This record gives sequence, structure tokens and C-alpha cells, in this order.
Amino acid sequence: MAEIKNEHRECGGMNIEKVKMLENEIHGAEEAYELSELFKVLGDSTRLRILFTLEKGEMCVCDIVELVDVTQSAVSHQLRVLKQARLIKYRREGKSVIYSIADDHVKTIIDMALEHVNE
Amino acid sequence: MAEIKNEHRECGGMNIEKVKMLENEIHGAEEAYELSELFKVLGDSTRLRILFTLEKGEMCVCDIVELVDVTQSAVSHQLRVLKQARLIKYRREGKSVIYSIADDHVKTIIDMALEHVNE
DNA sequence: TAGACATATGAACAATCATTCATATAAAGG
DNA sequence: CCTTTATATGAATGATTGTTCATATGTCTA
Repeated sequence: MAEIKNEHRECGGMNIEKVKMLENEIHGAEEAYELSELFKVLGDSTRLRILFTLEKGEMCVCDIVELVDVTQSAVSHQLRVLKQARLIKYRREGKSVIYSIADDHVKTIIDMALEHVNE
Repeated sequence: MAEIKNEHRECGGMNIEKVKMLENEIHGAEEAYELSELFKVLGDSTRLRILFTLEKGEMCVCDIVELVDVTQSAVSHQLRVLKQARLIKYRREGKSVIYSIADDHVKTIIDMALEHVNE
């Protein structure tokens, strides 16, 4: 448990409870990393448009390709990213693969952020 | 209003209401872009840790530097990004610059996403 | 005004990432 | 089987981005 090294500065902002806060930070570091991974996935307009599209209901890849207007290859790559982040799920149906939003949690996050943007 | 080009495929997923949905997509494209910009900013663990730290209360740059344990320069660069995204605000106080969360909207978004991660 | 402290900024570099192109797998039908 | 349709994947590339280093700006005090 290292001492707070306040000898090196004079602005003296926080101090007394700094140790506790440091511990919180160590705890929150991993949490921050996981969270950032999630936001990174959401931080691409193509992926968001795929999610917007899927919010209207489940659909196959070729539908997504037409609606989002991106290469089939690009869509497929991005679907993989969304899949790995557990934001969407899929099932095979004949030749097609049907994708859909994983759970309502995802919708909530998107709607929340939309409010911030449209304020 | 172009015809839907379904001659080129046979899986026949969506069809009837496709035109309406296409219009929705055109509308949502800009929205998706703005949203992705917001998520991009949140999609970095350093920036998130800064936000986590600031959730505990306003503080000056040198406090953030100690708590987040990143170079002063790096912190300053990231504060600028957060500032431009209107996620944080600041005020000068003598030699120091005090930063704080812009509004409660930000906290809500973060807490929502945390629930998704910690499920 | 000179020097110390606090913060910001510009350039450079390494790493990450989205898209494209070519090709592979998978299923269905003839 | 062979072909067609639907989807996935690997490699390559161009663009974006986080950090570092050096330096600039701003503020206070002696």
C-alpha cells in the first residue's frame, strides 16, 4: 500500500480519501476494459445500422445486405463482430441464416444513447 | 422510388414492406453515424476510466492523472476528446482546470451498459 | 520579470480496424 | 454429382487512432 506522493505537486485537489478511490480504480479497471470493448463494437455506423435494421425483426443476411446497402462480405464480417459481442444471435434455416437482436438489453442501450444524441 | 430488385435472389426473406423499411434506413443513416461517433468516444478504456473517476466528483487534471495512472499528456488529449463529445465540462480555477461530468445523461448510459456487461 | 507549476497541443509512430477481393463452405435442386 | 444460391472467411490495404515526446501556453508567486 504505497503512500500518496503529494510532494510532487502543489495544486492539492483530492487527498484524504485518495487511497480508497485508488482501490476503486483498480477494481474498475477491468470493468472499464470490458465496457470499452462493448462500446467499441457499437462505435461503427455500419454495425449500428445492422442493429437498427434487426430491431424491426429477425431477418436473413441478404435482407440486411439490401437494407443497409453494404457488400455481402462486409455485412458478414460485421455480423461476426456483433455475434462475438453477444449483441445478436442466429439460427440456420435452409440456405439462409436468420439473425436477430440477442436481448432487450441491447435495445435499451441504443435507445438511451439515442436520447443523448437527439437532445 | 426504385423497384425492389428481387430478381437477383431467391431466399425471399422480407419483401412487401421493404420499401417503407428502406426509407426508414435512409432516415436512420445519419442517426446511426452520430450515434457511432458517441460510442466511439466511449469505446476506449482510458476515457471510460476518466469518466468513472469523474463520476465520483469534479477534479483537476493532476488528480485524474494520478487516479487513472496515465501520462499527463495522454490524459489531456483524452479530456479533449471527451470535451468535444460534450460528455464532460470544465472550468479554470487558478492554475488548475477542474473537470466534471457534463450531465446525468452520461451516467445513465454508462450504468446501462454496465448492467449488460455484468449480467 | 523570471521561474515554477498546471495544462494543452503538434508531430510521429505503432497498432487497430473496416472494407474489398478472391475464395471457401454449406445447403438445396435438378 | 454438378450447379446455383446463401453465407463465411482469409489476406491485403488504406484509414483512423492512442500514446509518447517535445514544446507551448497559461497562471501564480517571489
